[in-house]
Amino acid sequence: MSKIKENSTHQANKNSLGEICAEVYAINLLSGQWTLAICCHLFEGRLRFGELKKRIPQITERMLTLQLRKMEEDGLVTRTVYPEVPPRVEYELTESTHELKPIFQQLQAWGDRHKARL
Amino acid sequence: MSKIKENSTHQANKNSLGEICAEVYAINLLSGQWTLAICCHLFEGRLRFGELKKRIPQITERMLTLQLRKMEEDGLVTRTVYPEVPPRVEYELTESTHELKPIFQQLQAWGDRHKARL
DNA sequence: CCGTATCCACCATGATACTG
DNA sequence: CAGTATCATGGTGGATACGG
Repeated sequence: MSKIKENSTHQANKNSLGEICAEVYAINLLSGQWTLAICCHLFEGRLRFGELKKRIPQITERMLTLQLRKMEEDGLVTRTVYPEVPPRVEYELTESTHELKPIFQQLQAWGDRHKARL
Repeated sequence: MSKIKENSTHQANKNSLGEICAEVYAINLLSGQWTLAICCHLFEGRLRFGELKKRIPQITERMLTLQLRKMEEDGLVTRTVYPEVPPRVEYELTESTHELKPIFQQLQAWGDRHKARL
């Protein structure tokens, strides 16, 4: 269990900054390679595994699984399995994650402004 | 030149999301392993290379150099070399980066709330 | 003091094939 | 449909030593 360990990347920030720079925690959660892609699609509503795959064509099934599992572990998404045949699994953002939307929008605005200055 | 290429991580998000998820651009800039640590220390003011090193004890000189170069390339910091002996180099956040501070604070608040819910 | 150069290990990701 | 298993790889960062 827990092949996906604590996300080795960025650990050092936590240690080196402690309370001074706690937003590191947030960035750590969000900086998985596909995390934001998945979030963006789930902002619109719950989606099935296959639907996510269709919307993010470059992702492999393996990576989609791994990312979703990690996000579940991190409390970013909920996973609902319907005991049907054929199997159906739906993913949905948690309340917490929905609260990120306004922050994302500001970040996007900042990114646009910053890009324009370069 | 340019050993530090475009930060291979997260490229796929850009491609797969395009305009839909432009905040990926911002996260990409900020998700270097030491980027946030450096930002946090520079929020207080300009610092010399050695001062940064002292404040982030775990970082190696190599990584500090690489990160600062990348951040310079990305327009996040400015690097000022004083032609003195012994050499003196100071780093400072750009205007853009200073504008991130309120967003960081919200992110930190979100992180704290989220952590508390788990 | 402020870096570069070199070597190396590991982990995250990709590709492919298979399954309940 | 929604995954797992397995193998391969290369990028990213650590350690160490050296240089202007």
